[in-house]
Amino acid sequence: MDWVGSVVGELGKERYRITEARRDLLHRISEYARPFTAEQVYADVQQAGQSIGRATVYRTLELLLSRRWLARIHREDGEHAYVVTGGGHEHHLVCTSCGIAIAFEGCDFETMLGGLAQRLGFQVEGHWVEAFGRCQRCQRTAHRPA
Amino acid sequence: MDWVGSVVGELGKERYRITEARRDLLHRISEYARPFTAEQVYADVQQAGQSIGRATVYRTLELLLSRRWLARIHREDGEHAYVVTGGGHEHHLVCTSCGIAIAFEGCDFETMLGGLAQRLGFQVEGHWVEAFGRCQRCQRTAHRPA
DNA sequence: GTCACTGCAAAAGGTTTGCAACGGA
DNA sequence: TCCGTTGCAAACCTTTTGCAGTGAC
Repeated sequence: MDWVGSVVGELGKERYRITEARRDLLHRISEYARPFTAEQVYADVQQAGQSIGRATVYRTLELLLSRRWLARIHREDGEHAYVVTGGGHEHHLVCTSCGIAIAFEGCDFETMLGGLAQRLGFQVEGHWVEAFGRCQRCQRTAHRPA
Repeated sequence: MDWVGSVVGELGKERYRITEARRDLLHRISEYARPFTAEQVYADVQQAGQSIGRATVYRTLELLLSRRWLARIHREDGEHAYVVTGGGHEHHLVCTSCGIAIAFEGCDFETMLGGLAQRLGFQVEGHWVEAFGRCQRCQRTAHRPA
């Protein structure tokens, strides 16, 4: 709700139109507890009987991504998944068992990278950091992943 | 040459057959100065008049990746690119201007991640780190990317 | 001689695009 | 009213798969 409100306000400010399709998608997206894919959103929308086209889903995700309201997670197989963000730069610890993503700030990583880049004469413009593993809950639930 | 030799030796040890297609692909791959894609390899092979199927290219890359002789780089758009490695775990600084990739060891990153994971009760199984920017040479060549 | 490996072609899957109609500001 | 946005369907592109033939060991 907070997130939807922020995004709507922000988009409005930038002269983007707040259409019904966008509003529906925002609400739906805000309810995902873990990373979701474009196809998943589309399937959910269809199942709910809303007539939002596949292209619109993709275009909306792209828009939100470019405004940093979503972050993209890259899975091993190259499939894209998205998570809502606070509009800032976050990294994620993704649980390979239940799929949940825990966001974390860069901590010392940016500093480390800066030092390294300086030694190499590299001018850093951006970076990705993602970690995979098992969240606390899944470790307790079962010792081997499903 | 060194790389090809190492890989051939290693594959032989593991009872993989050293076929003509594999040998050709290894040589070709070893000559790329920067990250390359599967389609690029296939196109180059075709252009050189060698009759190696697309599936073989993909299967060979997959094999090399699983043996850690190649590392996979994930680009912004999700496209896969590959770089040869020394067989170890490396991260890369990728130049957004010329595409060249500079490998670096994890440095303190793994340690930082370990500490973070411990605080969150997360059991880390793997991670990706990739940085984008401009290499020293491209900074000198032009102040704005092409 | 065996069976891992190959090329081909077709299929799968995810994503993008062209276009006419629609609707928010 | 205007033009940003949408749904549809088709196109695209990368990657995977099935299969019969080939060739490394």
